[in-house]
Parts: sequence; structure tokens; C-alpha cells
Amino acid sequence: MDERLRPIERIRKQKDFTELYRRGRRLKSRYFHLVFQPNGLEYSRMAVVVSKKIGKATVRNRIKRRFKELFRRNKHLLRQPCDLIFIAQKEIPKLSWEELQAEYKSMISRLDL
RNA sequence: UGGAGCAGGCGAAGCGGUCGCUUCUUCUUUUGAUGAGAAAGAAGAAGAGGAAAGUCCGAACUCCAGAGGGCCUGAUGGUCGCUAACGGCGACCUCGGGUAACCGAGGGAAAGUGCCACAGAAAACAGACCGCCAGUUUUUUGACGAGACUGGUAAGGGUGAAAAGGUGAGGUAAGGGCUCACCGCUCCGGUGGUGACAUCGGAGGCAGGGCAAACCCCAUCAGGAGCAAGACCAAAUUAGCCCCGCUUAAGGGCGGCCCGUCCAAAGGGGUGGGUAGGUCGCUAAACCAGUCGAGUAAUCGGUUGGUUAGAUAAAUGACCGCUGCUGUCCCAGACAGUAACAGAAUUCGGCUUAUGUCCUGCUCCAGCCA
RNA sequence: GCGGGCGUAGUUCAGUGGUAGAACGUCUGCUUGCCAAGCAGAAGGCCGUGGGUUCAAGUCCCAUCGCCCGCU
Repeated sequence: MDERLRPIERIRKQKDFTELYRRGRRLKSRYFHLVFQPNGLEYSRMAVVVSKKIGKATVRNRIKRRFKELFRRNKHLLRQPCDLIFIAQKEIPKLSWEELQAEYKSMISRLDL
């Protein structure tokens, strides 16, 4: 139903990041890590972290856009609102769009909330 | 037909649609004090590049009180132009490379200092190893020859990246610009050119190695830092302690030093505390496109039209349909692909680097045909 | 975004323009019943990459690639 990605659904503050990194739980795969925590709000929030080691600016931007697209399309998969940080790993530029979609869905299903 | 050289263009193929993001404008609702503003929603408009990249130069802009002089330091380097400026661009000059189209390089080594390993007799007020020639003398014996000494010489040999112009002729005891011709070089003068320089004539028998991307000299240019510059707002904290200083100061004034000048207890330094957020700067400018004129050109001037991203854990994405193009195959069709380099972060002018079975024009060379 | 620094042997580093070195490590031999230590010797380098200046470049100049650090 709601496939928008409003500004408040993005994590932007330094405080939120440090809090999540300290308290959040982690899931790891070959392509990206996922830090998550139920946030107690009425909506979920997300952020993408891609370091310079992954690639040049073009590559990093493409990864960020793909994660944003996946998040807004698949909000219904989350059983309760929570904060998510996606941390890209070195192997991720090798994935095609279809492969990343499958990877994303399997990771979300592994969340135990 | 093949191979080269130069110049330029385009660069998510085009059209339509669905979902979503950023900014602006207008409107609606909620909140708020009928304000400023904030939040949510709707409609419309706009939304990555030729290199946005590297950060290699040059500027605008901001702050450093002002941006003055000198020295150090750094940069540039044929000439004349263009430009806001430049290490950029244009035209020309000389030298070098290429069969050619064309390409590359560029002050000074008769101001001084320094360095030229190895080899070689000798490597920088030149000198003489092997040689060549003459004379004297010894040996032998009559000569040739051989040795020693004295003198002449730099043609030949060999070393090296480099060794007191080159080739030829005359001349000479042997040689040598010793003399002559041609080429090269230096100096003087004329002519042409704004100039680098070119060219013509005359004189001189000839000066003397290389390296300034070694120090350096000459000419020109440069104050420093950078939008994380800098300004403002609200909140919070400290408005304490120590040290220096009121005039012949110390200290500071953003690469260093000196002069000059300015600040100077509402100051400077240290300690302590803080380094969390918002707004502005922030997009209309040495702008872009067309056209006319000046100029060989870079470029300049006039005129008409256009408005073209402003994010901040940082917006341009995902998908569908049709058309076009390319490739493969079993060719009235089917399948696959539609790219490469790459993503604005204060803004411009350049340079450099990356990039495509892409496109256009001009030129050169070779082969074949007429 | 802006500013600065470094690339040399397997590793850590030296290196006036003139044959690339040291220490540790590796390998071989000696020594020992065996190992370590010790002694003797050897191998190992396109000096990050590509141009230029020079007779000659690890060194000087230009471009480029990679890595590291600082500034809100």
C-alpha cells in the first residue's frame, strides 16, 4: 500500500547511528551486514553505509539507490517497525539487480523480531 | 582498397506510461497567538558531465587592521598578439624527428662557483703515449737497420658521450689555415620585418668542450589562507585561575626576516570548558544559443532570444509498452544487446588523465584501375 | 570538499647523478648423537608505472597509479 520513502523514514542523526551500533543486533552475509533494532515508533527507518573501499562514487551511489528501492517496496515484510542499517561489503558490486533482490528478501526473513 | 595525420560533434538511442526521490511556486488542512514558522497533502515546473574526475595552474569571492617597500623564497622562460588572469590559447621564428600530411623542443655556458665515473698519454690558463721527420752520437761494418739524446710536428693509431672546424688540392724534412677553393664559424655594415629572425655584401684564417629539469645570472610575476572561507540565530557553559604588558615596551598582525604602519586591560598567551544544532553564504554568470561586423587567427564589439541542479548519512532510481539500431541463428521470423569512462557539493577560465565494433570533414603515403 | 606525506630484496629501512646496500628472514655447508645458538658461503631487485633532461637517472623534471595522515 504505502511505497513512499519519506524523509522521516531515513536515519540521519549522528546520535541515532551511535545508538544503533551500540545496542542493535547484527546479521551478516557475504554481500552486506544488517544492523537492526525495534524502534518503538509507528514507522520503520533505514540507512545505507557504503565505504570508499567498495568502489568509486558511481558504484556507491548505485548501491544506495538499490537499497532505498528495496526498502520502500518491501516494507510489508517487516512485522514491526524497526531501524535498519545496511552496511555494504566488498563483494556487493558483483551482484545483479535480481540477485540483490533475492538476497535482500532472504535477509529480511531471517530477522527474528 | 589499405595504412596514417589533423580538426570537430555526440555520448542513459527516441516516444509514451506506472511507482518513488530533491528543490521551487501556488493552493488546502492541522498546529501556533488571526503573526513568524513547523508538519501533512494536492497540482504545476525544473533536476548530473564532457570530462562533474585528478586537484596541476589561473581568477572571482571571504577572512586575516591595511595589502606599502626591500631581502630571502617560489613560479614562468623563442617573438608578437589575445585574455579578468594563467604555466592557457592563436599566429609566426629557429632547431630536431618523419617519405609525407604533420609532430616535438625553446633565455644565458666570452659574470662567477661546482661536477664530468670507467677507459685513455691527456678531460679543460691543454698536453704528447704509440707514432712521423731532422740533427748529433753509440753500436756494427760499408750501407740499410737498432739504441740513446736534442729539436720539429699533431697527418695517422687507439680510448671515450665528448679530444684546438670539415672535404679536396697545393706546399713541406715530416707536418700544420702554412696557402687556396667550397662548406661551417666569428665580427662589421646594408636591406626587409613591430619582433624572434631572414637575406645580401665585406672583413677575419678561426676564437674553442658538455651539464643551468646543478647552484646561479637576466627578465617577468607572486602577501597568506581557503566556502570545512566566513557571517548570523537560539540554547547551554564560562564570564574563574595563572602569566605578560600601559610607552624607548613585550606580544600579535596567517611562509620567514627587516623597514614602515596598526592593535594594545573591553588586549595577548596558557589552563579550564566546549567542539551539539539551525539559517545565510548558495546559485544570473568574465553565462548559453543565433545573427551581423572587425581581425590570418586566438579573440573583441553590436544585436535578438533564453534562464539552465542546489543536496547536506547528501536528490536524478526501478519497471512496462512501441519504434529504431547492432549482433547471432535454422533469416517474411526468432533470440540477445542498446553501451564505454563515469555522479554536481562556492563559482568560473584552462591543462591533464579515463572512455565508444559511435558519427562527420579535410589532408598525406602506398597499391590497383581508367 | 580542502590541505599534506610515502612507494627500493620476503619484511623493516639506508642510499652526493657514475657497478644498488644493511639488518632480520630463506637456502647450502661446517659444528652436534639430534635441535637451537655459533661459524662460513649463496640466492633473492625492470628501485610503483610511463615519458623527458643528461654521455649516464633509484636520485633531477613532468604525468599517472596505489597507500597513509590532518582539517568541520
